[in-house]
Amino acid sequence: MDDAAALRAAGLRVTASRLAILDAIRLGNHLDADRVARAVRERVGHVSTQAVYDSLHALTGAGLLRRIEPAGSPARYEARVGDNHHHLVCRRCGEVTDVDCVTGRAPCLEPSQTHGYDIDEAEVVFWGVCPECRSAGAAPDARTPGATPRGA
Amino acid sequence: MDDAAALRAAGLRVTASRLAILDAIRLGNHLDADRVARAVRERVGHVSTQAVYDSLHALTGAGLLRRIEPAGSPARYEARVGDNHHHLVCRRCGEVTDVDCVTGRAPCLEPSQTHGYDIDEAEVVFWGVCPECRSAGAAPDARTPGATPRGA
DNA sequence: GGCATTAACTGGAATGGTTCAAGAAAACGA
DNA sequence: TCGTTTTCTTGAACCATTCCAGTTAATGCC
Repeated sequence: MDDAAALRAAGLRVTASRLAILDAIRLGNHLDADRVARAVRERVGHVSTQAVYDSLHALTGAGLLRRIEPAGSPARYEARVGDNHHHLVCRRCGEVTDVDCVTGRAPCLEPSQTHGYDIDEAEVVFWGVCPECRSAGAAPDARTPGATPRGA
Repeated sequence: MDDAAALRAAGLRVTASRLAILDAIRLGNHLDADRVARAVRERVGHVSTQAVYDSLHALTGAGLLRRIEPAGSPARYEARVGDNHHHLVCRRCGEVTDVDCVTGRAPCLEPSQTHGYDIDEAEVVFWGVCPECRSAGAAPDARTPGATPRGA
């Protein structure tokens, strides 16, 4: 099923900007709204910021995109949906990399206690330093929000 | 070790607002900055919002507080540090509940692939519906950001 | 193909959480 | 007690995101 058909199947109208958004996100690496907007504008000319946000919401709601929000970053979007993979996030540069989930299906993990919650998803984020940042030397962590007092 | 001693041990000065912040967070349930500010003001009178943010940064940086940032919520703070527990988050009301980690120490989980990352923490968030919201009926999820297109 | 319906897009303003900046106050070591 | 340095104050700015009202354009039906 191509993107246009997927949009229609979800009850959404097919527009150039939506197709461009899906395409940009599939090609990019966990893009945030701003990067999506820039990529879309390269493809189809002017598109308002609002239209990008609206479309990202619509596409996320329809299950064509997945939204992730690592602490300290703006929301990022990915086109890999339908499995329950997890993410590796670099504390220094914020880069996000997919890691496969062993079980594949949500919730892939059971908590030790449920406290009465009806749990449908276990979201796992592995925090660390990516190979590029590691080889770039011992710069301070940029993605550990709330850890840098003003006076320091 | 009491809070004053802990602050000193971390190289931080002991002030009434910092003690009040630690106390408020220990008594509260994963408070956000705004709630911390209100709780602190009840205890010690006027404290500027900026002072609250500064202190939260300092205390988090010193390891006396832990900051969590579930998608769709402002940052929340907790005083339970030194173990690697996880969180249950309600999709409807946003309430956060601690769950023990089985291994206790970070990173408690190994990813299936590391992609060259140097991983130091595995953060697990269990998403679901808390008992209160569940018994309150089938209201739509409020904490699933990006899932509600404007036109819907 | 033309037309009505209504989803999608536009421009502009506003919001909430958080941070920046510069100066005043208070904690601590000598 | 005094000087240094951190912490706190006020006030403005920032960013990602959302709200609003009006316009444009995709779709279903004739």
